[in-house]
Amino acid sequence: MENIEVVETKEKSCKVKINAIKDTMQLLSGKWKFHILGTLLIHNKLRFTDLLREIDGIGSKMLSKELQDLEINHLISRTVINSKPITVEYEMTQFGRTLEPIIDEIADWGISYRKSVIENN
Amino acid sequence: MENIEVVETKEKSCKVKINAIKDTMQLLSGKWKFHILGTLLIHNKLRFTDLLREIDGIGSKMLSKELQDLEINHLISRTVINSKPITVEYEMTQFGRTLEPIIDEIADWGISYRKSVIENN
DNA sequence: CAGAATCCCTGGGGATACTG
DNA sequence: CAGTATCCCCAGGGATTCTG
Repeated sequence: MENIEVVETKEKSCKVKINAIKDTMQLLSGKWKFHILGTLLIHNKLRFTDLLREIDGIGSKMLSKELQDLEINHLISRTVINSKPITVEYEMTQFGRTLEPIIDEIADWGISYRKSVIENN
Repeated sequence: MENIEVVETKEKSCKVKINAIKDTMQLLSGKWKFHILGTLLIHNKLRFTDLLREIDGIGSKMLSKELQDLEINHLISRTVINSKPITVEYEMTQFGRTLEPIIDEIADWGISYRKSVIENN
């Protein structure tokens, strides 16, 4: 039988976890964050136009905005290359790469989900 | 040096991964999905009002809608209890629990993120 | 208690055109 | 090429009230 302290401790750790989820999702909210991060994790380094082509459906406005969000939070880095037509490379920061387990879990889940949908038809 | 087939295979697996992310996020899009799932994973079984109280900031309309979304996709179950004032219990389905690794990763990341923010101040 | 209904409104986000 | 600027629209979502 649980005493009050144990219950309070459990309550507290719940809140911690929920708040942790809230914190993470704060950085990853938005329609395109996961797509961008996933794409950058796979390709390692991409230019603006590459991302535009790679991420199906996104427009330049949204891409630009989402990239800024991610950069502000130090999840990705932006490097301007001095080429004739100017070029910008985006890639995950070391910090950003700590998100890889999350992205991988999401991708893995999606793959088995699709399999299970196919099987049940 | 990579030959064309290898490159094509890599390209293909990229698309698969990106599409998998898209698939997963389709089910989990919306402002409150992760909070609800996290809360249900922790508490195992909760009534509507409990969720309303537990999830800070959500309103009954959004909660109701998000719960329906999750139920439609068989991630949670809805059970009506025949008590005097009617009562409804929500809990993760077995299928829904397969999302636990994702939720856990997100929570873990949020916890270390908060720690790193505190340390760097 | 569990929600549906109603009202309302901000901003997320799309399409297109423009610039350094 | 890498965005910014503009216009525009709707749906996501909040607050409140109502009902079985």
